Amino acid sequence: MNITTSPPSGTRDFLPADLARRRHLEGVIRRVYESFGFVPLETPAFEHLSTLLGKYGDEGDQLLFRLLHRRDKLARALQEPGVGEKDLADLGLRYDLTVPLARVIANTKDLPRFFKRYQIQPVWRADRPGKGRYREFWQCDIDITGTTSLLADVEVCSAVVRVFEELGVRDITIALNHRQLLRCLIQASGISPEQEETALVAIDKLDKIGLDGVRRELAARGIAAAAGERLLALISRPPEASAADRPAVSSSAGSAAPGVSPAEAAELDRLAGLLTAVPEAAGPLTQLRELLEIAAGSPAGPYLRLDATLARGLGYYTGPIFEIRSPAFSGSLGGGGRYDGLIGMFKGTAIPAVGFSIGFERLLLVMEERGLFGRLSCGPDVLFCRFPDASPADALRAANALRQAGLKVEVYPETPKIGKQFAYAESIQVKLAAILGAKEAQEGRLSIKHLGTGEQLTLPLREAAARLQEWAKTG
RNA sequence: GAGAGAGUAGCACAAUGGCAGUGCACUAGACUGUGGAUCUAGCUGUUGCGGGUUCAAGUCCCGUCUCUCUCCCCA
Repeated sequence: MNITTSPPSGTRDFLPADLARRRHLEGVIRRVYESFGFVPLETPAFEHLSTLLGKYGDEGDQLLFRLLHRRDKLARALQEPGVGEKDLADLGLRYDLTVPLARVIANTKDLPRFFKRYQIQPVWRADRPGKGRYREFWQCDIDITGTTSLLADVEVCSAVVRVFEELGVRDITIALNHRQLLRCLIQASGISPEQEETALVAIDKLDKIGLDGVRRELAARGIAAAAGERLLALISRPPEASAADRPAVSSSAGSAAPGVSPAEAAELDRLAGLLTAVPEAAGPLTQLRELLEIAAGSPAGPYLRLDATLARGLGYYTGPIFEIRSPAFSGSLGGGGRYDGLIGMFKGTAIPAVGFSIGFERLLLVMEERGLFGRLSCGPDVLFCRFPDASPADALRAANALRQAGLKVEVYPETPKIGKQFAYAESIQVKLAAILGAKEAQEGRLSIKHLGTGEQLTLPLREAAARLQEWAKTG
């Protein structure tokens, strides 16, 4: 009876070649994040269920991986009459990195006033896997806590943009919306507050299922046709005017927003015009305008694009929300937003915060599809080969001298024909061979061979090491 | 959660209901101190699992597990 050897659905084993790419990508992200002044944080894989529940919305709660009680606590729980699912578990695997951060902030007294942390770790969701969708995957989060300044919102967007630029993935946009604005739009179309969530879910699909699709969706969810139409009219951004017939910025009176692109300024004006009757909309509109103005002086500026249909599933967002999109992938490559209430759920006093998260595996997928990883190697530089007349001790002595000299050296453990040893070197993509036989051992020398060019020479050990170093550098 | 497809050697794939095969990979050999090419020989199987139909099942039927894709949702 064979037990299955494949990893559980939605998880993967990372072989050395995978890890070369993953480590490389992680290094770039880490470097960019640190250049923005973010410092690293890691938190446990699992949290108290009470920490996780109720933060993400119903959908999120459903997708939590729960850990059963251990030992007799489980047995006792099962004895209880009317025992339910939630009585059987008290811990869960983290669903994202934002809620654990909020917990740490609430739990730690002496953090800097503005805590800027990055965190690159796996998260788990009990989802059905698909392309670019896993049950275990990495997120690369940056967050800034302690300020409501929209400068912080722009900084997190900028850091994310810089990562994509650095990697050569430039065809992205950052869709931008505002949670409160969204609420106002729904309210303005005459949809009841109870149906707000439902409406959000439907309009979020606009770019996937189209106008008619959303129309059907809204109807199916019991939203009056007239209200649905009003909502669609409100959120639908008119097609981009071409440069020729686009009115000059100054023509939209009162909207002078320095550095903001005419297209974004026009969309802001359109939304403002539609919401004059809703006083609550003034705040979010001002914030979006200010955010775009600040972003004008940042790497994020050219990538931001207002999209009133952007909803985002997570429950904790309160202000601006973002999502990275690219034609290279049908879902999002990352997302984020402001959550000024989340930390307060753990601690009496509310602390404002904003963050952004890059989906590591999706970015990796895009880079692989586009061949954006150059040649990456993590294997040894040199295969140390040996004739049977040289002792293993002598071989290890010489090999360790090469290692001391800074080379990555694998020693062939057996002594078949030397050609076999060379063939093995090729098969593991090692270009350089060191060869030790009785002849070399007696003279304190070492033969070295470049398997790519066929060049071979016998040198004193120290010189051999130096020459191997040269060869290793030039690849 | 809904729908569709696929599971045969380490990998990629064949096999009208009639002996389970091909290629790559792997092992050995063709100058016992020199690899890549070529040639020769060899190894590799509970055809995902369980049942059923049949003289006979990889093939047809039922169940089950796993994987892939689409939808939903997301990163």
